[in-house]
Amino acid sequence: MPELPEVETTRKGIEPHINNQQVKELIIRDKRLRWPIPDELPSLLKNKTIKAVTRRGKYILIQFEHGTVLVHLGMSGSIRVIDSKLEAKKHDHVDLIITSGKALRFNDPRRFGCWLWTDQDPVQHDLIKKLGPEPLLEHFTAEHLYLSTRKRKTSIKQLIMDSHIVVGVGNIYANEALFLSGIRPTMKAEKLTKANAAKLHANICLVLEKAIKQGGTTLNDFQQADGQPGYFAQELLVYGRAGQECVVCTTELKEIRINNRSTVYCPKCQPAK
DNA sequence: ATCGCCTCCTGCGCGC
DNA sequence: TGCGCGCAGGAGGCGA
Repeated sequence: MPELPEVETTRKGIEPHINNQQVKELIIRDKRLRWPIPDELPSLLKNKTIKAVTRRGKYILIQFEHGTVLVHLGMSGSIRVIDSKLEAKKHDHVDLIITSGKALRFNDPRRFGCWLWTDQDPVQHDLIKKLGPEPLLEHFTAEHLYLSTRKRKTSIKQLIMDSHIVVGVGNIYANEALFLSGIRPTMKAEKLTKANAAKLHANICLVLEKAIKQGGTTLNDFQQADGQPGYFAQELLVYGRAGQECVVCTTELKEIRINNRSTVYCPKCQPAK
């Protein structure tokens, strides 16, 4: 579920509630996430003040004077801002309670997410330092995308989903950006022309920006910090539409699997080359 | 270095 | 109604 737009939507939703607020308590109900939540995290955060809530790739960084919590939503995670007295439900693994009485409540049925601590500069953390540029900032350019495809035999779809090339492009938005660019997902990355790269770069940025404006994409269970769904699902042009007509040329959209991930494209608008 | 496969989990929808 | 199966938005780690 959470690709970059969903993570940014979540970050924006929680920031005004917790920035400059003091942590009253961190409650861990189940520490078995992708990596175990450190046992010392509650004592590290107690009575400390949140200095910033930022994002790098799909990681939300909750920053304190003495370190940073790295939160990842995995495939099924979500964070809501709630009244801390509200009873916890199934899969509500973590509450970050602030002195105002509000809490961040982390729910993650599949437990692929994480809550990690670093007392170093978070940019130097192993999970962060190798990440590619941010698609919503100038750091990500058509030139960088083009150069990254040279001598790469993997498919262009696989390549743009690689967070070491560019962060934030998951399966849904990879399908959408390739459709908008008229590029077949199976094309070998090294075959990409400069013109292809320019188009694809522009459309990756476009689709992510649009999705953020809509509050992300809700397919099954994504919810924003206030509990509302995202509204980008209704704008998806190919993802989830296999067998239906292409919105541009009415050709039947085809579904294949690339690296075991569902891939949908228009055989006519995205010609094989 | 690069590639593709495997894996961590739960929930849901489907066909029978 | 119940069961088994396949599939799901991520991404690190591994062997080849």
